[in-house]
Amino acid sequence: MAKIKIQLNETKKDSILKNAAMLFRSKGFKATSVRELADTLGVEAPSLYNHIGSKAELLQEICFDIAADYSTFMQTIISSPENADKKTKKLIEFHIQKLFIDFDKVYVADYEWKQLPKKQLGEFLIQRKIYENNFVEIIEEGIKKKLFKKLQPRITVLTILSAVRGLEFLKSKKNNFTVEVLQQNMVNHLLNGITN
Amino acid sequence: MAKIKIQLNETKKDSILKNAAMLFRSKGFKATSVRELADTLGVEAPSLYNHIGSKAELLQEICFDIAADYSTFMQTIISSPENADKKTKKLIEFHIQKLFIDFDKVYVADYEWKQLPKKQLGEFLIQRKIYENNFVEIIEEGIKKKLFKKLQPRITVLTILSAVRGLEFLKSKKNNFTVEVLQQNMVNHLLNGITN
DNA sequence: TTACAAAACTAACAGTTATTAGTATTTCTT
DNA sequence: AAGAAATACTAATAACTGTTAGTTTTGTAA
Repeated sequence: MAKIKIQLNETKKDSILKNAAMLFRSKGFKATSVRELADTLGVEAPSLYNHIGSKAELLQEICFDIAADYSTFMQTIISSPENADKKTKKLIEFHIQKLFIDFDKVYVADYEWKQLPKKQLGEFLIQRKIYENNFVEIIEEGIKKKLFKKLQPRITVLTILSAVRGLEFLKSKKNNFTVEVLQQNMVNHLLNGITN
Repeated sequence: MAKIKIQLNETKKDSILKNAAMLFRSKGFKATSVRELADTLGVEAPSLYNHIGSKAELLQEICFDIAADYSTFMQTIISSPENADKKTKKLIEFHIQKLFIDFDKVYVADYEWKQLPKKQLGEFLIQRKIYENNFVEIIEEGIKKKLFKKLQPRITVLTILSAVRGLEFLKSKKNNFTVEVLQQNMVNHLLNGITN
């Protein structure tokens, strides 16, 4: 009788979520079967249901965990006394670092959220919108203080968020840039592009 | 006996591809069933097989059509006598315009290519890589001629391509920016961010 | 050792999937 | 109008889906 494979300092639930995120990222949520997930954990599919409620619940936990992390960081940024340019810099750096630490989960939250059950999809989009609005306010603040050029704040935010979201392409390639190099390059590009 | 719905100056195949792209974008390739596609065309599912080879073939045609369009445009850019900054500007503008003209198909090519059958997935990634490499060369040329700052060209290209890929979020919202406004903002942001 | 809970197993389900076979109907060509 | 080609239909398929039921094994505490 096989047991769910776990690593040191990891609960079974952690292991399930980690493997689910890996599969959901590489194949997509819909294209990943519960049997497949069970395989990677070295166990039969129905055994998983001693630990999870449903397949959809896994996607849900991944997406909302990541959303919560972003929300938490945004709160610390908002309540910090720094200027808009420094805030923006820190946000860009955070996104890049977060992608490296929680690659699979961040990817899933970025690209597979559409597969969330209808009700949670709505809640997820609301949280995204709040995050985006917070970011827009920071940009607007920067424009008001003449730190930033007069561009449409919403387009600026979308441009920045999209750019950092696209980093997944660099992870799996030979071009193995370090987090620091990526942060430096992208801050330079994306921040200087809107700075007066 | 129902007939496949088509619009003026549109072949049946066009209509099938258009509706497929719309569904693949909004629900995902895997989550879209052939029956569903048939429904939107006002016909029974098996009838579609008089016009298509398989569901996968539809995804294939969408992805490679778009890839060909990008490749064609890249060739005209490469063989033009303009400077790297003008070339980059035109590429950014093209991406934005293309997204507005062929929204569903561009989205599918950007986000659903992972679901391509293995062999075509390889070919698709090769074409992407070629496009990316061409773009990298343009950036390198700009750096050599001191038009651009000394940043990692590959990161710069990824940043630009990811940023324009993310525009889908603006289409479906109240913020109805015109193509021109988006082009102006993003060129300003993304091009000035790397310009000396 | 015994009892109990946690977690694994096998078997099976009802539903959905893309697709094929075979047949009827419509449309085009002559 | 007749014959051919295109295109629609119904019925059925085998494979796969997430999940449940019921049972057996394992781990833990007395």
